[in-house]
Amino acid sequence: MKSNLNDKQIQILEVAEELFAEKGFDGTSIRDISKEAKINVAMVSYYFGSKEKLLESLILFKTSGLKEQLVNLIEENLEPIEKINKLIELYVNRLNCNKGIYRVLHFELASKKKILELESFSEIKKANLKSLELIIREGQAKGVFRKDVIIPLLTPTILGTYFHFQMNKPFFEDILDLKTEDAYNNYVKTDLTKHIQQTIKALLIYEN
Amino acid sequence: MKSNLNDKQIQILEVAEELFAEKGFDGTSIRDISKEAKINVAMVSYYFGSKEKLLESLILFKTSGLKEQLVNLIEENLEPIEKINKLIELYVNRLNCNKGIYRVLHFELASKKKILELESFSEIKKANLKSLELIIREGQAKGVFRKDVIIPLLTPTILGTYFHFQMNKPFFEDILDLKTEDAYNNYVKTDLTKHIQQTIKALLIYEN
DNA sequence: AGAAAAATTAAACAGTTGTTTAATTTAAAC
DNA sequence: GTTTAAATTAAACAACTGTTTAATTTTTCT
Repeated sequence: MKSNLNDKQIQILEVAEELFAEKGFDGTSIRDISKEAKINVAMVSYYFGSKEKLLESLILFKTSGLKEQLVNLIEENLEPIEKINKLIELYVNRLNCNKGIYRVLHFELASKKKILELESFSEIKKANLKSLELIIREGQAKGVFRKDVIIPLLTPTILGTYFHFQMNKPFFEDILDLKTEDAYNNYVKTDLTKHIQQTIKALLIYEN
Repeated sequence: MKSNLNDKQIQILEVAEELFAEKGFDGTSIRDISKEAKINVAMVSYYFGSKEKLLESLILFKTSGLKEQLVNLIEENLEPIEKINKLIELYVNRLNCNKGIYRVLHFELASKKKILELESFSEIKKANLKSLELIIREGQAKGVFRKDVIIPLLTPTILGTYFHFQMNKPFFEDILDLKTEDAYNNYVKTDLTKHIQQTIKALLIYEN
């Protein structure tokens, strides 16, 4: 399934992502987007129908391909714990690369009921959870993971840790002394990723 | 330090909390609040000065007393791991009791730069982190906690897990089959809390 | 009771919001 | 080259935004 989007539409989505990430969905007006993208206000409605549908298109556009990446990961010939580590790395990377999609995904999606109730998003989440479950079950079968793990609660810990860190960026910039944008992004890619990996590993393996 | 707020102001804050939690800060108008609270629109400006200052008052009002609770906890005669468990329970409880303050705290605060940069909020966070650090250091001194823990990253895991779970309420209601409000809240208070406690315990104790 | 302060109101303010319209320009098809 | 379709535009739409004003009511104090 290809994206059906022409260059202009993609350009609008890129700008929208940037502004949504910066000021939130409600905090960003169509005029803000059109000004930044140097197009006419009417073009957004013309191409996407409405502001809500623009958000919908943005999410679908930015999450496309994730499922395939996960399936590929599962089929790799790796130890379960290595798969988990790679999965975490994959999540962090995807969220970190797209300017600020995490904010839209994490928050706006959860509040806009109409959009959340749209099947496609629930389906994406369920598919992701299914992939995670496959890896865990494999590890349990091999006897390396605990059997009493509540799998659906792993996602909140993986993504929640990342999101909370990003949400409080100014605070962590301050206390961790991450002065430049590069230093911050580097910290996310190395230390934060490792922290999440250690956390999940400890949770999966440690016997209480 | 008492709260300086009269009954009417508190009533406005309660309504504001409810609506901010439901529709976000930008998604809630002063008229929404005044209608729900059955007061005149001008009263919000009259009492709080502006919408932003209303949010500021709300946060300060709802976070008051937290620091004392944490200090009391630290001074209790408990094993370090028990203190950590109690701290997690305390956080979850406070967040869970106040209708939806978590949403405001977690998200709106992080985006409204002017408000975030206000010293009071940064101070609250730093004080909380300090309390956590005290407990961890105690556990390390007693030899029960690992020495290479990155303490500032524990908060994102504790709170992030909780927030992410709440943010995706409809999703988890669905996959965990939590049909009623009571069932959901009960799950948070028992299973989710336990999950977070186990996670942090594993991370603090498990040797890689 | 009467004066001063506080609380409450309806109305207006000047912008902004998402969306639609109808006219015009550009591109594609024949 | 003409016709048909797609893209783009400025302007208008009505509804909503946060905030202020000035007038009125209620409460507090003496």
